[in-house]
Amino acid sequence: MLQKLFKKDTKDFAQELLGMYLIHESPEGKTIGKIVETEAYLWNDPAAHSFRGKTMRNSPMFGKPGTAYVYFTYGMHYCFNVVTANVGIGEAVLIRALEPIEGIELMKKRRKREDLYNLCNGPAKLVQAMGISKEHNTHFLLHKPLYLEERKKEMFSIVKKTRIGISLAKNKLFRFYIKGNDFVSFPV
DNA sequence: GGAACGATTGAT
DNA sequence: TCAATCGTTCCT
Repeated sequence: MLQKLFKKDTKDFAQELLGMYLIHESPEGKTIGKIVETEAYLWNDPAAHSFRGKTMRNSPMFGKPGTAYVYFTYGMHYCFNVVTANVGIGEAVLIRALEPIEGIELMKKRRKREDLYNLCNGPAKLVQAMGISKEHNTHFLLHKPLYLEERKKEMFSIVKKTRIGISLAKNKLFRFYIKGNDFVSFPV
């Protein structure tokens, strides 16, 4: 069922991802986070890496839906995306925040921080807490060790806001998060 | 070959 | 509010 979701409209899929679980079974241990905040990046979107066409860096965005796009930025951070749409289109969903569910001690160790609310409340923070690295770039996200999982359906409202940290297409309401969740990066 | 700039974070 | 820090992209 997730297979089909990957090809859905990216803005819809970004919202479908809310409440899903991201699981990493690493050699250090298992960590699980519930996705609570996402952003959609579209093929005709000036803010998207794919906007000016395929390059060495953004090529995973043009690959199979459901693959991971992990990119390096600001000289020191990595961000994690789920590729969507069909092959050759160039769309993805940035995962911006997780609610820590399992492996919290390992997350604290990796983050070198104790505060539960500061472990996964940002795209580069959750990458660090989950032990995601550039090695996971192009990894298919239904396969171990890093994969998505749908669990029990829960009821929540979705807040739609403008995206964080971009300089173009600032007016688009392509950022989504679970209303009232305490683990969102910028709950505004 | 060179310059400008990030889908950020943490400290001041 | 600002520095850290470097790969990618784009211009010359």
